[in-house]
Amino acid sequence: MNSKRQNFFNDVYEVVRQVPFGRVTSYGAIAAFLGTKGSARMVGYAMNASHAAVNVPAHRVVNRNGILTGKNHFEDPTEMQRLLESEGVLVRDDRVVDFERLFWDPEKNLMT
DNA sequence: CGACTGACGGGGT
DNA sequence: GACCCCGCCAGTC
Repeated sequence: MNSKRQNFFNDVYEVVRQVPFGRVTSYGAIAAFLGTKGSARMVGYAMNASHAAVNVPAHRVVNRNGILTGKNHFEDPTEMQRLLESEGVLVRDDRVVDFERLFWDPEKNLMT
């Protein structure tokens, strides 16, 4: 049952795990990479369940504007920003500074 | 079963 | 550029 969904969730985690230290990506980029471009929301939904998975740096996934939209889903709203800044990613006003420069596109860097 | 809700994004106004 | 609407689809009520 729901094997596709399970695969999708797993694929999302796998991609997120490939995001390099100090870099960030977006929900839409991951969705596009997995071939479900229109379902960026599902990526976020998958992240919501990522608490079960290990080694999934959910804090490196932001929305297309580089905004930390998921920060409220961490134990503390400040956790996401704190984790990012701990790896050199500056956050200003809930947004990744120099987002376009730090953006890591799975389609360009992870061709599997 | 229908309506609502999102860690989203693109397109139109 | 702010704002609104629609598609996406799993989960909840």
